[in-house]
Amino acid sequence: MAAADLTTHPGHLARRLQQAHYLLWNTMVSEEITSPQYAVLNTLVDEPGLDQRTVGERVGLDRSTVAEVISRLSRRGLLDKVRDPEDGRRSLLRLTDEGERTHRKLTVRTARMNQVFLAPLSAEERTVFFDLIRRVADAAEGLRNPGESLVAPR
Amino acid sequence: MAAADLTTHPGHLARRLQQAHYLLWNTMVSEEITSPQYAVLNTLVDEPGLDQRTVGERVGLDRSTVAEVISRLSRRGLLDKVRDPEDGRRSLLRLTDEGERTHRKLTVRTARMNQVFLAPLSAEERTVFFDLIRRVADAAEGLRNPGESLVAPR
DNA sequence: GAGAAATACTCAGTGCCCTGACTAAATGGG
DNA sequence: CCCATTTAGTCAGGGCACTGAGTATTTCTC
Repeated sequence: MAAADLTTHPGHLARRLQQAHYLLWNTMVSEEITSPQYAVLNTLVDEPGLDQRTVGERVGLDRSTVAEVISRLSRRGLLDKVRDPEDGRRSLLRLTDEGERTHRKLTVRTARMNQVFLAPLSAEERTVFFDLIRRVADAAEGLRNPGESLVAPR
Repeated sequence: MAAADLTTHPGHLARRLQQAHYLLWNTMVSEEITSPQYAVLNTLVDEPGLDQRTVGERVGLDRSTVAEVISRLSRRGLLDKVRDPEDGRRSLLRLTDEGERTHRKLTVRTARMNQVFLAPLSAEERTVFFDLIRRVADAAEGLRNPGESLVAPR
């Protein structure tokens, strides 16, 4: 059997795209704070006091990964983590002042980086780009919990 | 400053897309062999005897990662690795019979998985999807070695 | 032909990402 | 009220991805 053409394999393209992004982020945004870490900060700016599970849901990280990311952010003093007095299972998260400052700084740089990253595409193409990727990712995520949105959604 | 909208951040979308793909691969293709491992097998089917560096270049893996992936494939008996007698720095790679069988099997399953993964898109949209991602990824990779393709390409 | 530069690979360290097994806390039904 | 179930979080383990440092081999240059 002949070899497959990987340039028509969405998984391979997704991996290459993410690697390319990683590199650009490292040079244009930050060598300390990673893109997933920024996503967590960004969520907590809008919704302080969220618990770990919900943060993970917002940014697309599973329970284990979100725990690691949060532990790093906490170690750097960018967020505080306290047990919920009303539900001893939960940890409530909140940015520190330093965390908010970092988020502001990185938001500016991220916008610049996105400009460079998307430079090969026209404005209309960018819209299509977002739409297509979102649709594929959403559909695949939907396959995980079959029927979740069909019956009573929790 | 308000939070940014991550659904318009290509890096965030790329990560989510890759995660979605990882999950689908795991359930529809293989729990043992990963997508990057398959990419290596696929390259060696076409070009047996390649060295590690070139394999990495073909599939988009850096020197360290390709070494790990190859060591796993070798441990599973899917490929052989021998020193190049003509250049003692290189390791030459070649699939075993078992490696070729595995590649054949996974190629069939991967094709099925891609159908499911891309199901939300029409045929024309898939073409656009590939084209846009490829252009962005290629351009970003080009930023790494400035001028490489402008002067004599090695 | 000898020293300098380039090349292929390895190794240690960090971070993301998942699964499966586990603990602790809350909830719900009998 | 008590026990079973569910839920939030932790932990161990495996794999991908990068950087920077180090080794061995080859090649280039004088």
